[in-house]
Amino acid sequence: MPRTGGEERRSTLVEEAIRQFGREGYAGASLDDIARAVGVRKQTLLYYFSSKDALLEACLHAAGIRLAEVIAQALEGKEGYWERAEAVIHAVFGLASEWPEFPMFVREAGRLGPLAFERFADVLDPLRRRAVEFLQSGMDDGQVRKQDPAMLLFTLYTAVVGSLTEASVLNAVVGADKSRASLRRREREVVAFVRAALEPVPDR
Amino acid sequence: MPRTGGEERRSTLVEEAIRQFGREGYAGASLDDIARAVGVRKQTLLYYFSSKDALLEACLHAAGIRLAEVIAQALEGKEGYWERAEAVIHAVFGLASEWPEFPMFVREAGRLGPLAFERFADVLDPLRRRAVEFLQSGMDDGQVRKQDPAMLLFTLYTAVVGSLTEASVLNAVVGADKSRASLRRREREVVAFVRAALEPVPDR
DNA sequence: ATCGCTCTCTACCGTTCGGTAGACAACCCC
DNA sequence: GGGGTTGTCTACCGAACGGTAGAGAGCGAT
Repeated sequence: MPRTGGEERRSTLVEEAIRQFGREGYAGASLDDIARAVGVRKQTLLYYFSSKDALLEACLHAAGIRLAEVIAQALEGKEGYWERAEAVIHAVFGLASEWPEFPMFVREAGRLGPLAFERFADVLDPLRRRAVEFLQSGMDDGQVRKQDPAMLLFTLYTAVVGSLTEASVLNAVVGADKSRASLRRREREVVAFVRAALEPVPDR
Repeated sequence: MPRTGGEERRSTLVEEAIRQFGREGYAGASLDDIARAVGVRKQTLLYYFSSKDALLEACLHAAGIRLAEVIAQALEGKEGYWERAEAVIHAVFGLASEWPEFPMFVREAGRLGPLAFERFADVLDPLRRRAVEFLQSGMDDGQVRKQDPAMLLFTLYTAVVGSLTEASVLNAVVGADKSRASLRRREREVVAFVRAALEPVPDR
């Protein structure tokens, strides 16, 4: 009975679905649970999204847009190579800090196959191209070690996402807690790792 | 009717379960499908493993043992720092090449929470300790850039596993195929990345 | 020959899941 | 104030799932 109105309910459902798809996986999350967490019946959810698959697509699209916004905003006004690279990493870690299930959902999107992942990645394609050009120009300038820029971007992606999603592994290997401080520490570690991997080798 | 005998059937079921848990996720894989893929009824599977959870535990244990074997064998007779590090990466990539769902299953194990992951990681704990000592001694000798060795191991883990499991991402970012050649290329890329990240910085 | 053990099967149960049908209430417009 | 639209609900369905009960086939030992 308490009517919340169309678009707001829609986006609330998508956000909750991203949380649960990320935490439980697509197959493991149920429409009942997602709806209940929003304070609504499953049939109301199905009023907005005609099927579980349609809900997933909406989540993929929304996640892509959200990440693109966050990264684009982080890049505003940044000029230097390291400034820009670190700003992106910092922005992604910030998003993960306030929305821990977000990187989990992104990883789940990759797991669901190329078709699902494209829905997410399509929105990010302009940024992807900018990143590749950025890395390429860094190599041309001698600020970045020469290598395949696309492959390098992929490796950077896995390092960041892995660091944000493999909490169980982190716990087993390092014995880390889940606090904010631990997340910041991981961010510093990733930045240092990436920086070391990018820097050109002066000798040897 | 065709009796295959106890232990062999048991391990066949575990291998198939690892495949399907890795491909579909724990929640997404069904006992019916796993049993059918082995050519047997679900109730036969439940004769060997009293529940889905018990089957998962057997898979986690078996996966841990398998990976420990593969790594230990790869280390035999290797002496140099890079020789040993690269041998481990090469061994893991080799395992992933002949059993693509294996790294997927490992990642799924991490997703299922610390309790599940411990079942897998417990077997690997001696190797984990050796790796940390190895990295620490490398730092003491000046062959590896100084940093927290446990955290470094975690970052290396995410780089390797990510590179082996994020096929959809790789496809979206690089446009890569799934061929053997592509896998070898990724291995070279990971080795180069890790090596660059490990090397001590001579200046700057 | 038969007893007992190992292994695999058919049959079935209760629950949960994604999805459908349709009643009904609130709101807007005229 | 009646009609259409939008949003939320109750009730229900068929399929799939994890798991139980129990029959029976093959086989080795006595």
